[in-house]
Amino acid sequence: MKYHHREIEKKWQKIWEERGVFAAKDFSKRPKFYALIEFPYPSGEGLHVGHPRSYTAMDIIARKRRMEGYNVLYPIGFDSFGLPTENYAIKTGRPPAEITKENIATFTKQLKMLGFSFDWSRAVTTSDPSYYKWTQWLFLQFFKHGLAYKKKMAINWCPKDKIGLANEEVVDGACERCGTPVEKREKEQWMLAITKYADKLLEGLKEVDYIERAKVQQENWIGRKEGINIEYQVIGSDKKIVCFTTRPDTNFGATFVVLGPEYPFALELSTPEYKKEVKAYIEGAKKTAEAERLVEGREKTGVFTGAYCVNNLNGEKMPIWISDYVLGYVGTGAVVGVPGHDIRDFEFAKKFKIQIKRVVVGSDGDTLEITKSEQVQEEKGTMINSGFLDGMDIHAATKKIMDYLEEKGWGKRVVNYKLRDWVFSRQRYWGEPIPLVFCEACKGKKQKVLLIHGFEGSAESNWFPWMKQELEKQGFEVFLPTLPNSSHPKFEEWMAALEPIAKRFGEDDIIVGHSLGGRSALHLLSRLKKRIGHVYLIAPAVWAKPLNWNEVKKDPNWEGSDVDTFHMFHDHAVSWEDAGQYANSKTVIFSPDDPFIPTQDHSTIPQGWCINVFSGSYGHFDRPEYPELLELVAVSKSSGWIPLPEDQLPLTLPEVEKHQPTDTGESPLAAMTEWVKTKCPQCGGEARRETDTMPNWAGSSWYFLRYCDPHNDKEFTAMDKLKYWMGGGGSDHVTHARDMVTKSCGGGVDWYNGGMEHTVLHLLYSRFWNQFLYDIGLVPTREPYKKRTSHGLILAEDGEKMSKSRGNVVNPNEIVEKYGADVLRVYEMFMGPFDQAVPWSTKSIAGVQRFLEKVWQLASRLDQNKQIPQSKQLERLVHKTTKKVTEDIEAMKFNTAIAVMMTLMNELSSQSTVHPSTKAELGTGLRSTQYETLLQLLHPFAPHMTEELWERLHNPSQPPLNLRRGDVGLLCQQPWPKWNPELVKDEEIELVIQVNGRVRDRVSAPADISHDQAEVLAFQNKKAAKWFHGKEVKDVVFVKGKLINIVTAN
RNA sequence: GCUGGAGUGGCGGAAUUGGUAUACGCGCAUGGCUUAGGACCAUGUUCCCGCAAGGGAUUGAGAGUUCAAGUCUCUCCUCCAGCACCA
Repeated sequence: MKYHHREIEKKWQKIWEERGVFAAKDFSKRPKFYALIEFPYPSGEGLHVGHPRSYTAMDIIARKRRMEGYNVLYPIGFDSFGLPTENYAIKTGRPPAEITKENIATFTKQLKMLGFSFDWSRAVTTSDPSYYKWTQWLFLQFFKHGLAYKKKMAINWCPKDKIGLANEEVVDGACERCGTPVEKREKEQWMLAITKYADKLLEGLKEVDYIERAKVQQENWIGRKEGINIEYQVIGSDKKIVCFTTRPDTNFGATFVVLGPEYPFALELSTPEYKKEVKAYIEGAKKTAEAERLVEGREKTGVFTGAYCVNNLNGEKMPIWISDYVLGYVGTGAVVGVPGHDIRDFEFAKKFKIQIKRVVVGSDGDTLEITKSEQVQEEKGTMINSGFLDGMDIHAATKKIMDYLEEKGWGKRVVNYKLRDWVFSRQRYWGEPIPLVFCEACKGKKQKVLLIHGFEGSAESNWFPWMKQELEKQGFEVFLPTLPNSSHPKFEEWMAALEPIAKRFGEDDIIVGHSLGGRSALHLLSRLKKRIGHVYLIAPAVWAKPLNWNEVKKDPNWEGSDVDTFHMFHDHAVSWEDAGQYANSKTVIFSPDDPFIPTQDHSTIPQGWCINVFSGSYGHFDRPEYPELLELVAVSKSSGWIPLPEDQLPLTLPEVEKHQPTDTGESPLAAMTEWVKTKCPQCGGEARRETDTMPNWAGSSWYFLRYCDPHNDKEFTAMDKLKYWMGGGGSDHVTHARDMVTKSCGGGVDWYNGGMEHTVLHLLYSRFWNQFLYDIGLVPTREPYKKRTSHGLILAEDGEKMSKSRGNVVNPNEIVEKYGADVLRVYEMFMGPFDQAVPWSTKSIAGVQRFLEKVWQLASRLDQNKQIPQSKQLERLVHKTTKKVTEDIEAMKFNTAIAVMMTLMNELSSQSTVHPSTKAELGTGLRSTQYETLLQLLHPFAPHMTEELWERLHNPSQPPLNLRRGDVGLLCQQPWPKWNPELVKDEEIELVIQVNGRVRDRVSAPADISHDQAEVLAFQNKKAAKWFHGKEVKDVVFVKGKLINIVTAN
């Protein structure tokens, strides 16, 4: 009986597909399990051997989960927008859509050939308009919430690819893709404000189960640093220089200040005799490529400005220098030079002969002599030469000096991040068009803001006059009515005052309500039933406990009010949901120390309302100014960019003649004048479309959500399906109310495996999207992925990375053709530890092939006679193997799982061959139940062959192996085998006899042998006796079930 | 430079809380089958001494703790990954 992998693998792939056994069922009562792999980019090269490593691993887990009774979602799709396809299109002159279609067909064929248990009915393609309609829609949500903005900035420009790159895509100053050195270019770019989520992204890492390396990399990337901005007054000028530092404790050692060449008034403050030099230096620095500036160990350069500033701490004069080792975008773009304790400042001071002062001595008693600088990262030390800090530990000194500087008004504590906002524009063709149009008329239009004060308030109270003035400065038209009888408010009177104003508001306008004014804003929205732009409710009075009217009317505040007014203002009639549907963005702001609006009442706010907490002593916000709120409201200021209404989505990519990007940095879409010219969806006037497209990270930032509801054409996904597949504990708390205090929501994709190369970019971006969508109420969990693991790279046989240029690429097609999919799958799982890089070895495949071949051959040796005497040892081995395989799969230790199955197979095989003489009476000794267990355990690894063997064992139409009870269904639908804990333990063990810790003999003994019995065995042992004979026995150590150790003197 | 991780046969690699180092596979050797080769089967295979019995050494190097260390502690070396003129 020969195993023909070509026919058999095809046969089962067809049967699985026809019976739909891998289709995930929405809302099934069985527990759900969402297994995810990174969907491939369908390149022209086809599948790489690296793809099956990750896909097989999750396939094993998915198949095991199904056998364990789970309703499994194991989806697949294609991340099909992006550069390689576009570049290929330019080269060949063919449309990218066509190329993509072909590549996807190839990938699909190759993936199906490997027998992965994907639910193909849910496949998504990011470049498909039915998909990117929702990518565009989601982008608009960012836009409407002020998290997408356009900004002129120096971007990383790859002159070869003619594309702007995100910081994340620049490696060592060169383009990640092609290695060309990156240039700086000024360009208007769409940005996503990921920095606003820096803390949330950091915080979220605490609640997820990611491999440590991934967490560390994300933390590094976000790079949160607590420090202080210290001001230094420039002598003879009204200018101040602000320097960020994390080591203010060393500030008594500051001897100079360095400005980066980008510093705003660097040239301006230079004294006349130095101006020329300074100008030349700044201009030279601008020409220096970013990459060159960042080279480590580069000789410091710089120029003195002639100006000085004062160190407030000791009144000393510090010269102001300019140097390109200070980077414009780090901190404040200026650095205070502490050459005694910073290696770079030290090098600079050395070169320009600036004074070097030592202010910290280490605990190792080092001298004051400085040969090389101590690192910034010094962890302990004692302050000297530092006035009131002397003798303090550096950490205590840091705290004290910060307090002191803040108290004196010389500095302000700040948090700095390395993370910067995400450049979201690409000047390329093959990406999602950004669904915005620019309208000059709407840009000039004044946006209206309605400010509604609260109980006992007026147009003159609180921060309202200040806010009105500030907003007007920014070009808003502000309405701030003083509402009638604010100490004895009557509902209809207030509404009568507000309605005529709000009636004229449109989709671009803003309502801000404080306290009772916040509650009034909600009523206003519900009554008008008209869509407006943004609503901000500051400590809205909607949490007040229901009061008894008869009690209340005795309260002088309510004198003259009626029951209706009372109810409108103080019962819970107002509906958040109803009011919420009339605002594009809606935000609630509160302060934890507000005495009237307790924090814990936030659970009454439905999802969809963004909650902002301004912590600090804000109370109920009785303050003359409120800059935090102003900043928030000002985000809603229209820039003239108008979003396309939903019914105009998707904005599809027009067909273009040429896909070649231009040197001016405009996308090929810019040449489509007919397409660019359009009507403003807001005012109907002339407008032009945005011609930038989105980066290829866009589609992959939310694909795992789309899998939950891939064919929905009404929403990006339905909430109930998200709740089912992405939900965690399923508690109400998680799904329809939010509580800022709660850390864990425990939901998301149950297990996500992917490459280490995606732990910074893709993982961070998609977490950002998901957290944002959670905040605006569109997804049920804060974090998208509950568990994240990573596979190691497959290297070429020579230990190098596989690459076309090296010519060492292994093609999975050829392996499947020659050995079959099962062999490839098992080999990739067996080749080494899953999380480590392993070189490919074509020779080693033979071992796996032999193993599977032997499993196949074993079937023909099964005994027809059911009365086989039991081999207890074999039965125990089966249970042990079951336990080990079950546990190893969970720990992704696939290589050892396969090793124990090989051991079991060898044992089964020897059972059937060892006693040919006794075969007649005993049979082969191979029981079909034991063999079946092996097939079940092996099935997730080698699904095709085991499925075929299973059928031959059970199906009456498959002689001669029909041993059992007829058709019991597919193997992939059998329950996962269980083990008996009793049988996992050994009955007999090899007791190790040691003398002084060295093994001298091994004897077989019952597993539960006692110390005394073991001691008898040990002292009777002849081999051991040789070593302890004639010596004084000092001690005997017994380890139950393992060993006995005789310890002698000397 | 900083932060993680890792160094085990000829090779890929196994070893719960410290408790039989080298599982499993590759390769190799010997034998069987074969005209031959391949495939397959059997046996052996960490290294050194020895015909064998047996003994000794051994988890990057060196020290330490312990009855017992691949595993714990310290010093050093090498490799891999991430970060890096980030103030």
